This record gives sequence, C-alpha cells and structure tokens, in this order.
Amino acid sequence: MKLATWNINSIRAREERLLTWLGQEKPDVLCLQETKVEDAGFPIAALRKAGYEVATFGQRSYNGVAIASTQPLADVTRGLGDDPADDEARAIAATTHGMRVVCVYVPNGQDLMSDRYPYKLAWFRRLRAYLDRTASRDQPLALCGDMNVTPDDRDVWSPEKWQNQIHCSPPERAALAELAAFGLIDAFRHHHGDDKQYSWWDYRGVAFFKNQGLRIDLIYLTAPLAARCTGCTIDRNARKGQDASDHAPVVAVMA
DNA sequence: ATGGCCGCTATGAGCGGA
Repeated sequence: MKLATWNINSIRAREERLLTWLGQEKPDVLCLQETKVEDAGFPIAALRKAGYEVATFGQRSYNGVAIASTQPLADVTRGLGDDPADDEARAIAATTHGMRVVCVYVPNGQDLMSDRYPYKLAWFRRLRAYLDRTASRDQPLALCGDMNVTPDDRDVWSPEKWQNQIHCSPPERAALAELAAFGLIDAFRHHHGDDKQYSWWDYRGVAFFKNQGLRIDLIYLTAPLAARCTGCTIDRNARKGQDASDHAPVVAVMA
C-alpha cells in the first residue's frame, strides 16, 4: 500500500502534472495541500476517472487540503473542530485502506515577528489536541502534510543560513516535536539515517539545481503503521521541469 | 544587503508562500 503527500501549489495549475504522476506512481492514498480552490472548482471528475475517491476542504486563493484514495473515504472530517471563527482550510481527515489519514497544511508563519508566527505555534498545539481528542497512538494512523517546519538541522541545506529563521526556529521545532510526542514516527527519517534530502526548493534562482532545499513535508506514522512501513522516499523527479510545484511528493510504502 | 519565482486575484500590482 502506497501512501503519498504532496503540496501541489494549486490543483488547477497542476492538474495535468498530478494526473501524470498518479498514472506513474499509482499511490493508493494521496494527501494534497495548497489546492487553492473552493470545493466546487476542484477537479474531482478527473481524479475519479483516474480511479480515486476524493474528499476536499478548500477555500478561495489560499490553503486547501484534500485526500484521494482508491478505496472509499469514511468518516471525513474537516478542520480541527475547535474554533468556528478559524475559517482557514488546513486539515482534513478520513478513514481509508484500514487506517486513519490526517492531511494538514500547517501555517507558514511568515517570520518570527509576524502575528502569523504565534498563530502557527498555536496551530500545532491545536493539532496535537485534535489528535488527543479524536485518535489513539495505538491505532493505524498517518499524519501527512506540509508541516512548514524542519524537524532538525539534517533537514536544512544550510543550517547556518537558516538558523532562527522561519521553519527552523527552536519554538517551531519544539512545537513539531510535541506534536510527534503523540506517538508518531517520521517515516522518512526512520528509514534514512542522517541523509540530507529535501521536499521543498525555492522557485527563485538555482535553488533546486543546487539542491538548496528544506524537508518540511512529512509522513508521520503511529507504531502499528510504522511497523508495516518498508520504505519512505521523496520523489525529487516530480520537482523537475516546467510547471512543477515547489514541493516534491513524499511516498511511504506499507506492507 | 537585497532580491531573484510562482499562483492567486471582482488582476494589470500586491500578497503570500517558504
């Protein structure tokens, strides 16, 4: 069973690329972030034609998450369910292929002085509370998505340049660690020792060519799923060429 | 030191992204 996550950076701008990738990689479940479209504009028919059921939680212009699966999606929930005033579409969950799948797009935070920074840190606490409230570390659960934080310096092309910058600040890393303390294993790190591989590269300049990236797109697995996980890879090829998202897909394989 | 690219929008410049 193949489980993937991909910050697609606009589902409408990336539809053809996504369908090509699905045809090549054939994941059983795919979590999408930054779909950037309201649900009515999501290309559900095209995905259905490709063999996927889809649950969406979108909004205009920004954010937006979705889960696609080759099997039915049950018990779909949208948002974190704790704050009706927060209308940012950043979380969707569903049960499929015998596991609970939680797909998230964590707030970027902009910079450490922005009011988006405390919102980001609070969002991590809310996500942890959501897991505590709705799930168990003993169930097969995958938390996938764009965490917008590098877990540690192995996930940063230049820790010196990025020290205390957004995505790398100690409070963000502590918030991510506190989330993982729910009982989650970073599938990529679990299988790759100290490898420096990235899932995002800046569009500007030669960042991708020079492999100046960050690993911020993660697949977290509870122990029952991690025990079945035989590998986790970052599909750097999907970042190549014209009209690529600035993020690469991350793929985990479960026996 | 700064910006460099990209997608979005009751677009034509500004915002957010990371």
